[in-house]
Amino acid sequence: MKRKITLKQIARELDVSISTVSKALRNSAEISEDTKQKVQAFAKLYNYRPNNIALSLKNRKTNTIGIIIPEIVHHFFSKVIRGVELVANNRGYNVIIGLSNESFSKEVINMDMLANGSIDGFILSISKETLQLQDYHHFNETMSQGMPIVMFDRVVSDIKCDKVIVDDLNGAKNAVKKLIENKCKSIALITTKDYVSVGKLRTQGYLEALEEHKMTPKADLILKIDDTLDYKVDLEELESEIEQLFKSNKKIDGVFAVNELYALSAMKVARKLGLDIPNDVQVIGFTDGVLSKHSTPSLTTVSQHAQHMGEKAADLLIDKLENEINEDADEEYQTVIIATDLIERESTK
Amino acid sequence: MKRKITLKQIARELDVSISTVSKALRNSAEISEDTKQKVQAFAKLYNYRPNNIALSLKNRKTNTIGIIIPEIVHHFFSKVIRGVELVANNRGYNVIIGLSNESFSKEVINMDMLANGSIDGFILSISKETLQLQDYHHFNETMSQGMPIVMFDRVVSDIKCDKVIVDDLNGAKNAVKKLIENKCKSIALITTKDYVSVGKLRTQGYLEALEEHKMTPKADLILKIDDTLDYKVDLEELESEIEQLFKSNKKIDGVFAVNELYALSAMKVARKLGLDIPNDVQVIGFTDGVLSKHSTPSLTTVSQHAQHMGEKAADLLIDKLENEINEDADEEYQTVIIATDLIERESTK
DNA sequence: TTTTAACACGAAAACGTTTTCGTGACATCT
DNA sequence: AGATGTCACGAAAACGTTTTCGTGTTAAAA
Repeated sequence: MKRKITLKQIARELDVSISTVSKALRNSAEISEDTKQKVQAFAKLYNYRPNNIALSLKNRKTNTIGIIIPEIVHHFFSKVIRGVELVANNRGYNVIIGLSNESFSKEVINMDMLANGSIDGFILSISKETLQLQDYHHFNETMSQGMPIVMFDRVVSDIKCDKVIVDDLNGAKNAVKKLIENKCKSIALITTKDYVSVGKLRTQGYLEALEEHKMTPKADLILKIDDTLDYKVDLEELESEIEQLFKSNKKIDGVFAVNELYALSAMKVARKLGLDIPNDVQVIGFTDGVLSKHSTPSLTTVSQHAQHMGEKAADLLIDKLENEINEDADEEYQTVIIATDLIERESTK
Repeated sequence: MKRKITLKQIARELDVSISTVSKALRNSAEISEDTKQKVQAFAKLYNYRPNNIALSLKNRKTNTIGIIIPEIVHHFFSKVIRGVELVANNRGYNVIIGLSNESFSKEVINMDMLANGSIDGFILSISKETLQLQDYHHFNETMSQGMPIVMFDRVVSDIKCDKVIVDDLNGAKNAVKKLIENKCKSIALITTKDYVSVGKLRTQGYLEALEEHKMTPKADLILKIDDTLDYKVDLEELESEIEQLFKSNKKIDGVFAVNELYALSAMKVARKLGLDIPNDVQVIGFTDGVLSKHSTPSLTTVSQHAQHMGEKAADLLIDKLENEINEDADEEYQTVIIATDLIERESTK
């Protein structure tokens, strides 16, 4: 049950000063070869490692970044984390994680808990409740204290900071175009309420695709789900809403859904109503999830490249952190847009 | 771009000493009401927060725990994280995350990176490569430096530390018993090589269940997959191995698989061979994944209560951390066993 | 008036580093 | 021999806290 060894202990043991030990370990030219050898050997023997906390305090730099996400049991977000962790580790940073559970207050508390010196900067995706309340004071306060933020996926234009987003508009547009090319005449959209920024953009993509092909969007083909707390809305209700959609629009032959759950539910309902996929109805979902790959039939998706988003966000943040040291007043914020890919599987022709 | 305000700055501004400010903020009786009010008001105005790093250094306690897992894009592990984060946050701890990617060296590097004072203790699940190499020096070194470790799920008896495991043996046993009760006469097992501790235990459960029902295990009904790197073994090969299993044992009417991927692949192959689930073949998987719930037919599973495991592990670790302060020499290690539940869905009768 | 006690505050140490600066002991150059 | 330089090391400050201890001032007690 020994504690970790410190410079002070080595110094005492070897009967030299703390400074000498420190310099010897960092191979300073100030120290004689003899002493260096002696100190280094001793340090190695006792497996000395500089205490990171002390370094953080001295350098006013923790080499740790915080990531706040709404949910972790989720393929998109866990892939983002994987990306963040990957580049963070490569560039010598640790990653501390906070879950908001889509709750405004947990988001605030989490940020407070970290913004007191524990980390150098944030990577985050805004919770649904925050988006709904449109209360962004915690982001602004954090940034005004000199702590950079990089937002990804769920972003908001009111906040000026670096951002990494997926090309929601074009991704959706291309997906819907695909359906149109595949001869779908009556394409339904299953989306979220407009306060979810990505939902709004995907809806817009849907509309633009129709427009470009001179198809008139019909309001009753658009189902906007109020998922105040996603995944908690019980499946039953979701499915019955979708069933309603199908029943009041018998001619639906294509569905574009903005997330995996909606897409799969649509397929389930369609099957239940005796519709064949992809022959009667074709379905595309905007998702990176695994369910899509393993469902029967497997789902054609718009891939979001989640891991790449995480990597990009981490690079952006660390770049900012390291440049901040050299030059300041570099108040240019970037928004990186990640292109999507259409991954065709069995749910389309 | 102002930095965070410190005690020193407040002291200078209010023309008192640092100690006075500190005491005033902590409501010490030593300080007069007047000064307290003045200091507290000022601190509130400038949104003063004690710097966590400085506190960590002073108290030799970071209030941060590290969690090292083999993979994060995985329902089991992400649920565990959710559990850890939940109780950690409730008890005032942060969570720093490290991914080993099933690699021994990344596991070592990750632990090294954190064991230098950044955290107070570890929660971890051992990587497959480490299990294979049976090289556990990094765990022992870490613990010998006074840093506690709690292992979960993938544990190893060579290491003396707190552990949280799922009741793999009985979980598997009950699942297989269920198949037997459902009149299965020829039950196949799809498992991993034995160096994966949980795979081994689940295999043992399978055998014990058969034994209790006087059924003789047949070697050619047991398929041990060598997933040196799970999920990277391409699906094709996995499926062909399973197909082989079915073809050389036409009478298989039950399958017990030790993870989600194997179970789903078995269902896929069975369907491909014209077998109906659950009428011709019944399938149970040892998994907590979502695929099971959404597959067609949905998969009967042995639930591992991943989130609960995470919560338990965090509680165990924090208990140890906080008791260490009061009483020491409490060298009793606990192993918590989490009971499993059989969640019956459509893949069994 | 002198002693004592309460009060309100400041100085300083400690946590573990790194780094700047100062200095004593030599050796080298005129 | 005196001036100068090099070498090898130590003292101390700084990062931001908390806490122990000491101390000057004032009011109460003797």
